[in-house]
This record gives sequence, structure tokens and C-alpha cells, in this order.
Amino acid sequence: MITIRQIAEECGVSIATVSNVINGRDKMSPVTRQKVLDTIEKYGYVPNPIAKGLRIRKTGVIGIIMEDIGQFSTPGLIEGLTATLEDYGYKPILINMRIYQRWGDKWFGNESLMDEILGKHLNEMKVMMAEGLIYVAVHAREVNKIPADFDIPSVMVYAHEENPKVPSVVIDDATSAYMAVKHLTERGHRKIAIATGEKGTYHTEQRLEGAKKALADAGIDPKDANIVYAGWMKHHGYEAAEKLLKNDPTAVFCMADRIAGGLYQYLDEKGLRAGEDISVISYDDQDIAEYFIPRLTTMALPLYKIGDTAARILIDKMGVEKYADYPGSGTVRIPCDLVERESVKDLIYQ
Amino acid sequence: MITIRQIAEECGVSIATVSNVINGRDKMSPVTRQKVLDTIEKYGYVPNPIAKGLRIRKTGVIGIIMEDIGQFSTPGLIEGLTATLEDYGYKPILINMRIYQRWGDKWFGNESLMDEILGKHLNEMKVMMAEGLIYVAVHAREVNKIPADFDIPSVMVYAHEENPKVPSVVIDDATSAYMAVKHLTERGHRKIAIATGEKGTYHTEQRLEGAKKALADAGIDPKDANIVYAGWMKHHGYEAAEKLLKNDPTAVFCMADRIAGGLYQYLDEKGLRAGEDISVISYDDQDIAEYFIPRLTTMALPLYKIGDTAARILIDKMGVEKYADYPGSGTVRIPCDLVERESVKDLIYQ
DNA sequence: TATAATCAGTAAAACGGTTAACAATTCTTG
DNA sequence: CAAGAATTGTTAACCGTTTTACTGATTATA
Repeated sequence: MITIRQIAEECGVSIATVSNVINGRDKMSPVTRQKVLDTIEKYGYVPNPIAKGLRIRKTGVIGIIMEDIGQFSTPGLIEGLTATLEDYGYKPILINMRIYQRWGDKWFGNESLMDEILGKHLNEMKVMMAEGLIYVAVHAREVNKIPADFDIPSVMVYAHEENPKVPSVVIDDATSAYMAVKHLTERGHRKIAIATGEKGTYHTEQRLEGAKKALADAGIDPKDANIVYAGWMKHHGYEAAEKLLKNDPTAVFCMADRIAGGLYQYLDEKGLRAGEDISVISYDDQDIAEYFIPRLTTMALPLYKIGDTAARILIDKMGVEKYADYPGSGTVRIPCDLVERESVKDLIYQ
Repeated sequence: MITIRQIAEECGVSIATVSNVINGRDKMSPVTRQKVLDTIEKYGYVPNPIAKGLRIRKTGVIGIIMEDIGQFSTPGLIEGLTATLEDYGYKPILINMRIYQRWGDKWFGNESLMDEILGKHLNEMKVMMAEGLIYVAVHAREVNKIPADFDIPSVMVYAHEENPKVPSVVIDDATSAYMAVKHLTERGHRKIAIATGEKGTYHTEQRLEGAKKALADAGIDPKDANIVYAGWMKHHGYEAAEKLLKNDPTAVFCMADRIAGGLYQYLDEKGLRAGEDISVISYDDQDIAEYFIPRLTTMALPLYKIGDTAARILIDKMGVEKYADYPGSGTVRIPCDLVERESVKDLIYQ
């Protein structure tokens, strides 16, 4: 590996001068500068960032800690995160906490070890001199993750953080759910059933709130809506289907595409067809939505935008540049985009 | 940040002694050792890896370069990769090349810049003193990616590499495809159609080869099979469907779940049903397979195992430990696992 | 002309560790 | 008891940079 010393020697100057030309300090004659530049080019020299990092105590690395990378919601997020981080000259490095580990063909979660694992990785960040941290909480829980005395600028994604020093960017569940059922009511649906995610979780409560508001705004008493508490998985949707359909709704809002998947299965068994016999709108826009028959209209999680926003907030916090658009603290909520496919029927203009 | 010097001072010993106890060199009295250990514990001291890395020229970091992280095949792979790498004490860091970049709502590929981008990242690896590299080639092409003079132990995933120094681990397309159509023939199917991926690519050629062999082994002349060249996307499957069904096959083998998705759509339009009117077996086992109605039986990509294997080969190459099971060079092929669902009908025992 | 200011560059001290070589004690042993 | 060996440390060089303080030489100013 070629060092600054060899470049200096080759040029017959001191290493300080080489360092100066590299770092654009205008302290040398044009001819010296050019000679150094040429030699650097010739040898393809690039300063050792380890040494540099040791000296200037800056590494340009931003740690992205993911609770579990194997979630449908992570790739898009990572795109957004890394794209804007890189655009600003930072080096994002992903680290995967693996809360749910695999052993042979089985998975087991070690949430109990979570604090320990997190502590380890947080320390690692400190010690690798990461300049910023983005924590991606795919397993929504109400826990505080970043300790109050953690001194690297951080932002939390997908969850709220009590620590007032760490802003968070989350999905705007309430308004997204509002948009979803408004889409239904605008198309003339008035008997609407709702299949929720896991009861009591933040996501289902928020989405429920938004959904009820949309109902109310359309002059429908939310109490008349058939709300059935399901869960986030396909089988929850399947199991909830019977109760969901009991009062012959014209439409159902599922709080996750997977739930809709379970519902579709039930519908198929009964010889019913979404988009004709009953409308369904959903939430997530996973890859699967495109493969439902009929294709599922659903609220698309703003994955890329969340990543982008989180990155900008972090950059802001790190003081590199100010973005008036993005507050430096508090939590910013980003709503989903409706993507219309064929699973909801227009009861008005058809 | 607390340094080794402060620990030494607190204990009244030299920094060399502290360093020695940290690194387990048995050169001090038990009482000194314990005092140092206690102080380290007390202050939560952990050696600065940047400084350490500079000195010992080892960082423990393994770079994982991904062409694009937003592919369905990456999360499982990353799980496998990071799990075993971490188990061996390495620090995997993911970097996302973003060959396909996003601009607003559009994506554009910059394959032309690929060499440049790769060069940049390869250099970054060198310069970050990564001890090993895993290159994940999601966009299959026949190009050589790792330059012959690249001197960090590397392994290639999902693609072959001409560079004899870099072993590769790939999906065993031929035997997986063989298994898929064998599954069909064993169940009595003899009129079999095949929907391929993009013509001329390595993956489709290999899968075709395996499929034909299975046909031949079942006494069916591969020339009689209806092979239609489609492509990897859903719309390819849809467009190929008519030709696929022309000779009334009892079963079709799709080389990707997405293709099967297009076929299902066509089937739906014709009032036909997979698993009853026609059997379909597919390849990938993406998330979507579970949501097909009827659920899609398909060959599951051995994502986790590929990651695990690649990691072990790399560790082997780095000379830490030997695994007789995993050759240190050449290419290892890992077959898919069949996951049976309801889309193929048994023509014999029903 | 004496002095100040600028220019072009250098020496050396960090940054926080590791480690080879050496040194001061204490322990064996003939 | 002296010499050698073992034990327990220490000193200082080094990893590859950055950066402050300094130096000579030249040019500008009074």
C-alpha cells in the first residue's frame, strides 16, 4: 500500500506539502502542486482513511442499525437512506441486529437479548467513530431504544423515541388510513368493515383513528362500522374473514396487504370476488399486492421518502447544512400514497 | 472518549501493560492484571478500533457489496451472510452500489457507470482495510467484476467469476429445474410447457437444460415440450400465456414466480384455475408465492444457505479455519428446495 | 535601507493504540 | 553467594495521516 511518504519522496517535498495539496490548502507554488497531483495520479494514491480518521476524528460513516433486514419494508427504505447519505458524501454502513435469529430451518426471536445486542452495536458505533446513527425499528414496540447519554446524533425510523434528542420519522398512519376509507366512501361505499392489525399496537390504533374519522366525515357513524381485530399475518385475515363479512359490507379496509391476502383466500372459497362482489382496500403495497387477482388497491408505504427524510434530518443535525423543510427535532409523519388497482368497485359511476 | 493512557495512569502502570492485559499477553502479576481489568470495567473502556486498525493493519471488517439491495433475493442472503460472519467475529458492512438509481419517482439504470462505481467501492474497501469482500451480483451478466490485481480475498455470489482467485457460490439452476419438472412427471404429467426467463441468459439456459433432462429421463422427447421464451417479469408471463397453453398442456413450469403471476392472470381471464385445470410449478419462492390462489408450488431459492456458504468460503480463504466441506476455489452450486403448495395436481393418485 | 509582510514550504507533535527490545526485580540453583 | 533464569514491567518506535508553529527567502512598505 502506497503512503503519503512515498509520494512526498518521489516529489522531493515534505509530507506536509503533499497533505496540503490533497486537502486543498493553497500554500504551494502551482508547479509543486501539479507535480504532487501528477504523482498521486500516477500511483493511484488515496489517503488511508484509518489514519486520517484517527487524526481528524471524523470518518464520514453513518451507521444504519436495522432490527431485522428481512422485512418487506426495508429495501425501499435503505434505498432512500443510502442514496441521500451518499449524495452528501457520507458512507452509510448497514448493520443487521438480527433480533430474530435462525437456527437450522427455524427462527427464534431473542427480544430479551435485545438490549444487550443493541448496547453492543451502539458501542461499536461509538468506537468506529460513526458520525451519525439511524435506527430502523421494524419491530414496533413502545420501548426507548437510544439511551439518553448516547452522544452520536441519531434519528429513529418507523417508531417514536422518547429521548427528546432523537427525532423520528414515521408513517402517518392516521391520515393514510383516513385516505384509504375516504377512497371507499367517495365511491359510494357506506357499509364498511375494517380488519385491523394486532390489537393495541400503535399502528392499529392510529389507523383506526384515521379510518373512523373518514367514516364520520362521510356521515357514517363509526359505531356502525364492523371493526374486527385481526393481526398482521395472512392467517389472521383468513380467520377474521367470516366476522368481517357478517353484515354484508360492500367494502373492507384491511390494515395490511397480508390480511387482505387471507381475506382473498376466504373469498375464493366462498366463490366471491374482490372488486365485484366486495371491494377491498389495503395498506402497505408489498410486492404481493400486484399479484392478487384482482390486483389489490392499497396505500403504498412511502419507504423511499422516509429514508430520504431521515437522512436529511440526520445531516441537518450533524450541522452540515440546514434544511428549513425538515425540522431538527420532534417527529415527522409521512403519509402513504394511494395506488389504485382493481379491488375496489365504484358504486357511483359504473 | 477514554483512552488507554487514562486507564494506565489510573492504575499507575504503563500503557504497554494495559495493552498487554487487554490482549491477553501473560506478562504481569495477577494483582496488576486485576487492577487493570477493574479500571477498564469501571470506565467502560474499549480500545479505539481505528487506532488499533492503523497499528495492526486488521479491522475485522468484511465488505459486502451489493449491486442493488432492493431485490427480493437479497434479504435472505444477507441474513445468511451476516449471521455466519458475525459468528466468527467479523464485522460485516453492507454497501449498496445502486446500479439502478432513483430520480423522483423514476428509476434509471446506469450500467455504463458500473465499472466506475465498482472501482470506487473496491478502492474504498482496500482503503478501509476490509479483510474480505463478498460481491453480490443480483443483475446477472457475464462480466468479470473483480480485477485480477485486487488483493483482498473475495467471493462472488449469484454469478461466476472468471478470475480464478475468486470462488463463487451460485444457485444450482440445472438440478433445481430438473427437480421441478421431475415433480411434474412423477405426478403423471407428460404434456408440459415451459415459460423461460429472458432468452440467452445464463439462468434460463441452465434451467432449460435441467428441465429437458428431466423430460428425457421421464421418457418424453424434449422436442415435444412447448418451450416459450418469455422474460423475468409478470407481463412476460401474461404475454406468453396464450402460446404456452396452445397445445393443451397439463402442466407448465415457469422459471420465475413473477412469470407464474402473469400466467395466473391469464388463467383467471379464461376462467381456468391452476391446480385443477392446469398445473403450474415455478421457481424462486418469493413472498408472492404464498398469496397466489391456489398457492404456488415452487422451487425455493436457498438464499440463507448461499449466504452461509459464501461466508464460510471467505472465512476459509482468509485462513482462519478450514472447512473441508467447502472448497476454497471453483464454484459451488446449491440447489433449491421444493416447496409444495396447491398449484400442481397429482394425475396419478387422486 | 531597514523593517514588515508574504510566500513556499518544513519539522514535529499529535491521534490511540501495539509490540519488540530492554531493564529491574525476584527466584533458582550449583 | 554469585550467576543465570524467570518474572514483571517499561521505553520507545511505529502505523499514516493532519496541522500548528516555525523558517528562509523574496517582495513590499515606510
